[in-house]
Amino acid sequence: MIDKADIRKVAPFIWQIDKSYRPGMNVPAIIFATEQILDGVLKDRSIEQLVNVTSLSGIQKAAMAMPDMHEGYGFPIGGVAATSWPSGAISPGGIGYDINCGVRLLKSDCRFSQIEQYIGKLGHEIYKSIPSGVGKGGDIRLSVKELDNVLQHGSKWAVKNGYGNERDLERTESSGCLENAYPNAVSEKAKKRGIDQLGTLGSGNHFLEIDVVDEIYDTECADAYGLFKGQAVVLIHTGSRGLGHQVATDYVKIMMSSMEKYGISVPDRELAYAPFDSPEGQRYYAAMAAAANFAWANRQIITHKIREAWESVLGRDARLTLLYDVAHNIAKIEDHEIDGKSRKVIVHRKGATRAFGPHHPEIPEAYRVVGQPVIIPGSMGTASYVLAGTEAGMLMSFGSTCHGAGRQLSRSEATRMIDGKQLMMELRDRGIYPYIGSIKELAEEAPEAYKDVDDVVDVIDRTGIAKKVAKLKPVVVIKG
DNA sequence: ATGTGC
Repeated sequence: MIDKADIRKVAPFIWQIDKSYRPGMNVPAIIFATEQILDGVLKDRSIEQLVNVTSLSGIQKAAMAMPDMHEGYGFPIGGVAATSWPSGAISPGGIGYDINCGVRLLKSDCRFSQIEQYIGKLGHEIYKSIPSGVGKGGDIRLSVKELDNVLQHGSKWAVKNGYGNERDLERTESSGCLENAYPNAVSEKAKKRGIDQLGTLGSGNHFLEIDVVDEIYDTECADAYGLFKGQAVVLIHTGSRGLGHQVATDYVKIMMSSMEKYGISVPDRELAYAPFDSPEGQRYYAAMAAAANFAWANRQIITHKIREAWESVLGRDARLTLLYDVAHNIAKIEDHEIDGKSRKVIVHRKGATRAFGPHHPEIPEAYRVVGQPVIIPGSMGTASYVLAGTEAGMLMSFGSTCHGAGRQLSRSEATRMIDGKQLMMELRDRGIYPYIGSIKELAEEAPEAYKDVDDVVDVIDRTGIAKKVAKLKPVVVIKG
């Protein structure tokens, strides 16, 4: 266990464990948190995991953790690690099991008050058209060859096949398609698990929500993003389902056994990695990209289905426009300023969201002056946020920020302490329409099982690694 | 997160 005395406060809401803390650390570990959040995470293994991450080969500047950090597989969730391209480490544990888990926000053109009377019907139609739950498949039938096209082209495949439009692609991180995807690097088993799962939600913390824009903090950004107070919006949070999970499983195993060959030793086997430019590293990166593309196609198809439901209830001219789609479990090759020079790095974001500052060429033109939209889903029934990337974030955290509220109770602790039925009634009491697949799993997602998303986002805003633009309040929650 | 454990 890490002692609080070994953690130094270096700036407001920024904590550091120096490189001298333990042999084998290549860089310091940095945590963005309030003291209360820090005290909370000292109780699990997440800070120790962050210290382990500092030993990755080629890691640059620091291993970083966002205020939503908690224990994960090998790496903490809420972690950011950039390693030198091309021969630094790539680690499946630094991306996570749900490859390209992510969030997108759809903007309606109406106020919530205008559609309030239809809200139950909207919830029902959306719930009906998007399968949810563990292992659940959908109604999209793909041949193996067509699945390979999905893996190769992601959202571009979806749009080409009638699920959405070109504008959706512009408003998706990486246009919803990583070019280096290689379907042959994805095992038959992974493909088998994913082949009927396009257009499905999954379970756990994945959800669909109808929200109201509750508060605007930054008018210039909100205007650029097309957000206004009282607006009805739709939030989608899901990933690559069983396919991505299997890719992660496959490559953790491969890298655990290839480490010896490369003379790699890690403080924790779950941190297994390979040099990015090794055959194992390259093959994982190509498979990860394919799984990421699957997740983007999934969110794009779900978008299409929600639009159909929306139009069927509200009429054909009711529009849902994509604000933006972000990945929060992914590795990317990016250019970042290190020691005053621009360097290519492999940025691992595990439960962390890309948040590029103003004028970055990868941001859609409409948002370029104000910075990339960042979407932060809160815990069930609380609040979610839209943030904007900043110049400070580019320099302090490799253009990264938090991804959500972050657990504070493990799934088993939450199940033990919280009653699902009562939680359901509480949601209703607060005016939220819940559509819940499994009451049994609901307790795991109770607000008490998570940190306070307001506190988490305030740390981000106060340190300046992103800034608050809008707060969203849920009115319909759909979960698997 | 996940056909929720090897």
